[in-house]
Amino acid sequence: MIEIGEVTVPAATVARLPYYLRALRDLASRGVTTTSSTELAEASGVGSAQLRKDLSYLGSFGTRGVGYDVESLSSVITTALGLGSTHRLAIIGIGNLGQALANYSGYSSRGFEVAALLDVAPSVVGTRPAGGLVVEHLDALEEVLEREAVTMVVLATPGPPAQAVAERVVAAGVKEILCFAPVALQLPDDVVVRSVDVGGELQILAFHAAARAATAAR
Amino acid sequence: MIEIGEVTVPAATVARLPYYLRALRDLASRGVTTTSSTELAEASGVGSAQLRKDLSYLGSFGTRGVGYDVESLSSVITTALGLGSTHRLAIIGIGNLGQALANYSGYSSRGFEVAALLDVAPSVVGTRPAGGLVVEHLDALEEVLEREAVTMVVLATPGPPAQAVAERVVAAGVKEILCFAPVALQLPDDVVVRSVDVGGELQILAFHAAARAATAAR
DNA sequence: TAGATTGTTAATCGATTAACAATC
DNA sequence: TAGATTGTTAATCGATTAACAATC
Repeated sequence: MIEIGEVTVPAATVARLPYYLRALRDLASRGVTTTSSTELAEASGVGSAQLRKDLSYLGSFGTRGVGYDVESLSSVITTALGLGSTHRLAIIGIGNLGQALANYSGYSSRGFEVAALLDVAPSVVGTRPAGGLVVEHLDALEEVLEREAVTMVVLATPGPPAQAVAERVVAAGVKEILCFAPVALQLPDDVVVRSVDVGGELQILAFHAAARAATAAR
Repeated sequence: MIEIGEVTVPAATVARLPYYLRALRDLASRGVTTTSSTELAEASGVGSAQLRKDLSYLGSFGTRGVGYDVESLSSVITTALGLGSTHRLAIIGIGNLGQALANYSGYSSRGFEVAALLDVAPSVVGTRPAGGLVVEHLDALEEVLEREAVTMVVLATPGPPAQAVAERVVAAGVKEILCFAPVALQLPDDVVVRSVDVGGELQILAFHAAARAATAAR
């Protein structure tokens, strides 16, 4: 459960809010102005009861017998997700993945802005992989985070340095981290870490493939 | 719950097995041969009771009073995850992200092999972004999947074409998909889709940041 | 009014945690 | 044997689902 202002929202619900927002924007772009929990749930890949329950944690935004106004529900979720103000990101580790993340174009439409790129490799520091920003040296981490008023860090370093870098990030006051390094970061409880592990996802698929094969064999 | 052979493993447990495997390999690489549920759990970022419970679904592999043999537990999990045989991947969509995924070096150590790269852009088809493989045209999807005996697909296309491409992939017999496109794929129930949504992860972090700010303000 | 759809309640289900007997 | 640590049971907790009264 996560408290925000007066309300408390289950973590599982928070994790689904981005899906709803994405589906709403998609509906809006197709000219749909009103939707139902059934339609929106299908577009989000969840059940309609789940959707209504999730929205009920944020308040009551629909009209019985009618449905939801796409535009206003969209802005309710945008506000709940804290996307009203822009979040400034630093990407640390400008390898293959870091470069791809730096080049990703969807940030601004989602309320984010890449404010800094950092790495340690002499071959990368000083270059402009995404056209705009220059990669700065990790030595200047604290200075850069403060200068650019960074509030979130994307950690795309290899595994071994990740823990030490994360500790410096936290010491500099940034408490929201998206981690691509394949390690379990040990950080204070008030720091929020979301981890993306591509290799792990593939392994989970492999488990399902093995389960499929084992079941088919019987 | 997921059945595999005689056993049934909760989905939440399956999702943690990669963490345990990663931690075990890390311990092994540091020369540790025996570990305890406490040590392994800490390295994996979970509680020790959770770890023991999770392992209990697979069987009983420790020695009371002693702990677990790192090497043998590692191979138990490797087998459970179906990593005994190599899984052949096709990456579809060779943009920024697809290139980064193609260049990622950790596949072989984790039991995967990139067998094909596909795209539609004339500027990309025919090039060799990862040094080895040539990007083939999506028109030849079915042929390529069969020729290379692909068993899993990594979908790194933009959102709009993702659904149609996924349907072709499934029709060609591939039922394990890792999707990076920001859409909720509508596919038959026996197809397993894992989705990675970087934008969504950032939005979840933004929610936590907003919750932090709201709580601090009171 | 009749039909449709929300918001909420209550029941079910699954996951986590703590505690401890078994046992090395 | 004494100490340590597993594997499992039982209790708790959180999440999902179904059903329906409220109401537009």
